[in-house]
Amino acid sequence: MSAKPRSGVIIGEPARSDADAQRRRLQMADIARLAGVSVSTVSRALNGSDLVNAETRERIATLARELNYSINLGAKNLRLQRNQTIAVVIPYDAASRQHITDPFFLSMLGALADAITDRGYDMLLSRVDAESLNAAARLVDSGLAVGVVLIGQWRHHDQLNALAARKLPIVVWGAQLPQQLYCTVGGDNMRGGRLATEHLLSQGCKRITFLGDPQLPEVGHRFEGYRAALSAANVAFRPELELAVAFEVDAARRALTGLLDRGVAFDAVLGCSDLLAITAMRVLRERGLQVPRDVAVVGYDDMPLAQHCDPPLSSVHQPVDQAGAQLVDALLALLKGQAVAPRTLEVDLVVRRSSLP
Amino acid sequence: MSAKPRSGVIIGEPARSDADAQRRRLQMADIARLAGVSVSTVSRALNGSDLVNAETRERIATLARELNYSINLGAKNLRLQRNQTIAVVIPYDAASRQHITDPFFLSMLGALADAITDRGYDMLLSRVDAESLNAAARLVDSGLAVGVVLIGQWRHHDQLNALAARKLPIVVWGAQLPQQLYCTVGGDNMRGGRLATEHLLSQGCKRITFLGDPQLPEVGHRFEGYRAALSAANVAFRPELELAVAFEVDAARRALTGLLDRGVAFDAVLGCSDLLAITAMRVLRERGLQVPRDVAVVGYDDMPLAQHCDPPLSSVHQPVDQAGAQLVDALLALLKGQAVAPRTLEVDLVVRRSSLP
DNA sequence: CCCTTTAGTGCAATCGATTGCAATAAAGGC
DNA sequence: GCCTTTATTGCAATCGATTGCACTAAAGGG
Repeated sequence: MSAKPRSGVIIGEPARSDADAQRRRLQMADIARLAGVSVSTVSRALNGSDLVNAETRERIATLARELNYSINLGAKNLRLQRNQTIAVVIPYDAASRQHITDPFFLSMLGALADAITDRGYDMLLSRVDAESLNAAARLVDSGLAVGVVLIGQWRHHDQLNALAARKLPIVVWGAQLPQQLYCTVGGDNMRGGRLATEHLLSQGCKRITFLGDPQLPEVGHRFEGYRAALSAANVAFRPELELAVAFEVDAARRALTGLLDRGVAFDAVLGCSDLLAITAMRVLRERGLQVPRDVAVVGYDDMPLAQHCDPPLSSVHQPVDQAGAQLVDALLALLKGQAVAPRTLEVDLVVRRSSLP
Repeated sequence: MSAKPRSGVIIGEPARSDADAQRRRLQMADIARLAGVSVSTVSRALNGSDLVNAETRERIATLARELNYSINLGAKNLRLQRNQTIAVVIPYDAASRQHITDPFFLSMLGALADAITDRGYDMLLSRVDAESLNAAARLVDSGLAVGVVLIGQWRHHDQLNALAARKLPIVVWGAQLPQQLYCTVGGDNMRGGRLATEHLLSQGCKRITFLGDPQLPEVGHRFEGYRAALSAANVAFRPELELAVAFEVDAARRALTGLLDRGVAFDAVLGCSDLLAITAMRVLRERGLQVPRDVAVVGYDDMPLAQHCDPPLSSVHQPVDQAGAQLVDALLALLKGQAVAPRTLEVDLVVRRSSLP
């Protein structure tokens, strides 16, 4: 590319139009020319260096402000070998390519956006195929982001370990597993499952249906809590009451309908998300069963909608705001080279009418 | 900064540790050295230029793949004066600094993420203070993003016009207003309001409460539709049935409670979001009124949760996926210098039990 | 009045890529 | 066997910023 001096007048070319002039981004060289100083001085002035005469500095700052100049962050970051972007990755199922519908995910997004912004970073939102998570590594390798916050551990434990082994700065929302190389932040799922189950037992329920797929790490822990509470109360675990469904409304509906059709008796449902629990309430009502009189229901996540359904849904509260902050802080610590242990956040049970006589 | 040659051995300095070596990002120069060619050749090879010998090209490509090298996008973009990032901005109220809780926003985020990714762009999610939207302009001025998709027109018409006047590439989800300089994509709010009202009238309702703040452009149009339907049916508009509340659960609850306390009679509620409608249903039930027998309720947005509440909520469906795609396409067209007219998307009424006898 | 110190500024290299042009070697034409 | 053409490759400028070092002029010291 042969360079023509920017400021020179080129004979034979039409004068730059107003629109063009407005369109071209202002750069430091422009400010420098207008202020009658060198680019170095402008750079130093705008960065508040006291190597520059206070008066000059002020003049340049004013000029920049008036012209609405703002520095090219790409160039700045390149020079400083710095980067202020954090990637938030939500794996998606390539087969269904569905939108995220679970309000929990979206709520988490909001919390992350705030946490990241508060710490002076930018947030790059990216969906990657769950089957090839190393696309997430690309985000970092290519310098687009400094690190990754991944929401949705699912069954990708091994892939995630591989990423961590590659020294990719990554923090995952999910459960802590044995042999884990990556850092997780997650709720205390054991406790959550236990609290919900204990509560249902204390209401006199004896046959509690567990709605959720224990193959998923987080749900697995909730299931453990469920079983622990049952045996502590000397209530037998009934395998027929374990409905291993993913976080999908339709699957939950089918599973529960099947259970009712088979005539299996139960007096409570523990749903592993509010969405699942609400679906359960609907199915039950359709079958002429009353909640909570005939069947008590408890959900998980405690999204705002839990308060607004009918009857209001008891639910295990996950501290989403805190989660966002902790995920980001963990990532930033990782980036500083610190070893970061997985963190577990407290959860509480919020009791509402859906599980009260 | 005095440069030390990267590849040279520096006496007196400890050898670079393994960790360091792994940490430093690979760059084109490294590949070039290992392949025994110049950086230019690597660049051309990786970009598939046929100026490079096919064999050499293959060798370089393989090497890069094996070493897991990926190009530094910042540097590339700087050189090419290009940028593949679209900013999605969600204004927030500085006073409350609350999370986005309305599922509609979040659903839109999902749609945008998909649309942007599909078109080969990256998505930068940013929340900016609603009072100083020109922070959004910074995102573009600083070269972080090529353009802005803003979700939440609210009352910022003038600010948005100012941004557009500044030639900021911006597309807004919202209503089309007179004297509008910026491009909007939005649902047909007039029609939505009309459809919902006509439906309620056809169910024999005569006193339909409008729940939503007509000062907000989109709600204003829905309100017009509501009034139009009323007069077409020769039903008098009753000012006391206009409850101007923002999209907040608490405000809606207060307004409706007040209405009931004042003993104002009504037989239907038209909520301007599903959240408002669901809140209405709850308040009504708490007051011993049955939905839909005593009061019919229709919502707006038709989020998934509308199907899952009890009774299932009739709602005006907004095509969120389409919206995401259209917003992005409109922005890309703007960037190509095309004039883009505001677009209005079709909406339909989905009738469910909440408004049927 | 000369020399050292200090304050303020500019030159030029640098970040990690792309690309026009020059250079080289091999191949083809006569 | 010499010159032109063609296929590859490398040099060096460039994108828009930052910053070490050199340089100039004014101030201070003796």
